[in-house]
Amino acid sequence: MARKKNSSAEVTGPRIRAAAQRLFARHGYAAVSMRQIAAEVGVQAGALYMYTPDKQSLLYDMMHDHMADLLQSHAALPDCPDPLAALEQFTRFHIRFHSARSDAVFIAYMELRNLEGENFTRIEAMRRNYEARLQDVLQRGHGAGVFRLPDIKLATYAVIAMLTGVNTWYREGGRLSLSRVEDIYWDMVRKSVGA
Amino acid sequence: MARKKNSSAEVTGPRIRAAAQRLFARHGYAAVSMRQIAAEVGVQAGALYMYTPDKQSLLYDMMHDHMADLLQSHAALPDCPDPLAALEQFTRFHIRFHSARSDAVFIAYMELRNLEGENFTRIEAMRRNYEARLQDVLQRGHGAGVFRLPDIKLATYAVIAMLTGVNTWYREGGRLSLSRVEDIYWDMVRKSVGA
DNA sequence: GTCTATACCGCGATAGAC
DNA sequence: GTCTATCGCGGTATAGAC
Repeated sequence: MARKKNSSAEVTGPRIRAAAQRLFARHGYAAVSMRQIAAEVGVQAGALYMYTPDKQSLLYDMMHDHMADLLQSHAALPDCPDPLAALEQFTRFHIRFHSARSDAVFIAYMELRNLEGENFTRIEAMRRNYEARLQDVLQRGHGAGVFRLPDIKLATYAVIAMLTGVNTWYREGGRLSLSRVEDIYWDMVRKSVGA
Repeated sequence: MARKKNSSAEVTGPRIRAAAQRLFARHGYAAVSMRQIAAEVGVQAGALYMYTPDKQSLLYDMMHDHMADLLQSHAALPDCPDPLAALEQFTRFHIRFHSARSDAVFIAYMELRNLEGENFTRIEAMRRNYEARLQDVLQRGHGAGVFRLPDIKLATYAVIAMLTGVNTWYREGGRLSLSRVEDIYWDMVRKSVGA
C-alpha cells in the first residue's frame, strides 16, 4: 500500500493504549482520568477520542487482547498426554506468561468489576475457559491415579491462586531467576496435588 | 451513664462505616462517592463529615480496624509448639477468619494503593507482620525437618495466596461447608510443604 | 489528526440555617 | 445532628477551527 509509514496516526493509537495500561495498573481504572492519559502521550484529551469511543472501551479492549493472547499462547503449547507433564507445562507456562505482562495481568484481575454489562460477561467467560484447561489436566491426572486430590474444583482454584500470586512479589533482577522460581513453584504444585 | 440510648448519633457512625465498606468492596474506593454513601445511610452528604474528617480516613480506618482485628485474633490462638499443628492452626484460622469478613478482606487487598503516604506504610507493616507469623511456622518446621521446603519465603507467599484465594469463590450455603473447605485446603497445604 | 474551547455534570468539602 | 446551598475543581465527551 502507498500508505505513509510513521504517520503519527499509526503510532499514537498504540501509545495511548500503552499509557492507559500503565496508568490503570498503577492507579486503578476509576482513579485515572482521560486527561492524565492524554498528558502521558503528549496530546490533548479531546484527541483520544479519535482512537477510542470512550474510556470503557480502552479498558475492555486491553483486557480482551490480554485474555485472547493468553488463550492463544496456551493453545499453541505442544500436546502433553501425560498428566504430570501437562501440569508441569501449565505451571511453567502460567508463571512465564504472566510475569512478562504484569500490568495486563494486574488489570485483568483487579478491574473486572469496572467492566459494564456484556463486557464483563465476555471477559469472565475467557477466564473460565483458561481455568477449565487446568481443571482438565487435574481431572485427567486424578482419573489416571497419578494425582491424589480431595476435590478437583478446589484444587484448580488453589493452584491458580498460588501461581498467580507470583506476580505480587516477583521482580526481574531479584534474588531468584525466573526459571528458579518456576522450579520452586513446580515442586510445591506437584506435591500439593499428591504426585 | 445517663446518656440517651438509641440517639441517632450513636447509630449513624457505624451505619456510615458499614455502608462505606459495602460500597468500597463492591465498586472500589475511587468509584464510590460520598453522596452514594450518604444515600445508602439515608442522610445528606454534608452530614458524613460529622463522623469522618474525609473520605480517605473512612478507608484507612476500616483497613486499620480489620488488620488490627486479624492480628489480635491470631495472637489469641493457643500456642502450638509442634510446627505441623501450628500450620494446620494457621490454615484453618486464616480460612475461617477471612471467609467471615469478605468485604473487609477484599478492600484490604485491593485498595492498598489508594492509601496516601503514612496510611499505606502503616497498613503494609501490619500485613507483613501477619505474613511473618506464617513464615515463622514454616521456618520452625523446616528447621525441625518436618517440612521439606525449597524456599521458605516463596512457600510463605504460595500458602498465603492459596488460602486467600478461597475468598474469591467461597459463598455460604454453597456445595461445601466451611469446615469441609478447611479440611481440603489443609490437605493441599500439608502436602505442598512436604509434610 | 490534533488543537482549543466548552458543555454539562458530579466530585469532595464547607458554611450557616434550623 | 442534619439540612440546604454552594464553592471550586476536575471529570467525560463533543464541536468546530486549523
